[in-house]
Amino acid sequence: MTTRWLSAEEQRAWRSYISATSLLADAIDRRLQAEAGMPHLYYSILSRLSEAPDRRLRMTDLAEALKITRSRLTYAVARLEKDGTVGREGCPTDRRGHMAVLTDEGMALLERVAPAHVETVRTAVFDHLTPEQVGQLEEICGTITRAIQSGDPGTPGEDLPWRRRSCSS
Amino acid sequence: MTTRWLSAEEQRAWRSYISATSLLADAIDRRLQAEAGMPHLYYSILSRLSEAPDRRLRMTDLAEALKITRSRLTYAVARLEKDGTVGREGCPTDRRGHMAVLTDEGMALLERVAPAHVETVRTAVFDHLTPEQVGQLEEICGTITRAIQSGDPGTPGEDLPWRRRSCSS
DNA sequence: GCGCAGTGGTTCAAGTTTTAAACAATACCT
DNA sequence: AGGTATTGTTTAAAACTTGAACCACTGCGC
Repeated sequence: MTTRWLSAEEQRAWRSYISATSLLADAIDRRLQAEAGMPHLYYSILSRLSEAPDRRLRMTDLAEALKITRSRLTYAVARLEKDGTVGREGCPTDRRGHMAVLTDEGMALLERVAPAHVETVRTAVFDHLTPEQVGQLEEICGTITRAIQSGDPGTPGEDLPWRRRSCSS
Repeated sequence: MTTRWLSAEEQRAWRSYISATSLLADAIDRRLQAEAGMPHLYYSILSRLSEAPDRRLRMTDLAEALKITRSRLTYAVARLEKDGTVGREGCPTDRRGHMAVLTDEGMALLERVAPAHVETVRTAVFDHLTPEQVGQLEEICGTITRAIQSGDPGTPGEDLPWRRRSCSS
């Protein structure tokens, strides 16, 4: 099978995507690091917990929601626990399980930091998009998410003959 | 000034964006790690160089193109040099400067790996988007990029009263 | 020409994060 | 019971990032 290269339009969109996501991730991380002393992922953990019933979630559910490995989550929660923003409890119904619980201190941190974070997201993104574009963004990102999750990793391997095209960043 | 929280639609779009970018970055990194033994950023360096006149670029220009710090680039190029895919040369016109140069070996690696990478991007993204959506994606990402680059980091600070809303991940 | 601010790029030290593999404990199924 | 699958942690190693300090050079004003 010959390689299905990106068209010129796709190429442009892709480059644009790479720039935007890279810049945005950096901007958010920097801001959050300054305001809350933690990177975006850690903030997301607190945020998810704050919305969960009883401010607590099973580790696996949390990892699932954030699309990260359990190992990574364990590490992150360990740090948050040291910070005092998250606690750990055994799960009553499944003794293997553990719940991460947002502490009052964690909630307070979130309340203090959230406005700044929202402002970052707003000034970097939503202030400049029309309502239609917001809908388009959700639609496109949802499509990407589903495509990846329905596992569809593209056929591996297949060393193909080179035909001078862009290598898609 | 009171916090301008995200609307429900913005909230959904944002969550969707977070999931998609996180999953996509992971998928690309995993694939590239398997095929080329390097993460996406490093591949991007090779790719950019392959498109540059004479397969070479000034370090600063490369850092600029990839939106990363010079320090980070120095580290990355050092590794690529160790791998043999990139070389370093002094800049003829400015003796402070250095050029990163794609070696034949680097080019060969790129040629070997590009099809798999393009396939990843395609199956995760472009295979599922309409041409209109490709245009929308470019437009939206371009807007975000410009918003961030025109510095506009949102007013820092401002501890605001909490009104139970989502903390935007 | 000289001094000096600015640029290009690297180095260094420190810390953070990530990964993969192995592991213990428990649940579930038959 | 017994085997398998989950849950979540641990461990050790490696990879990466950061920020500050730093050197070499340029280019400008005087």
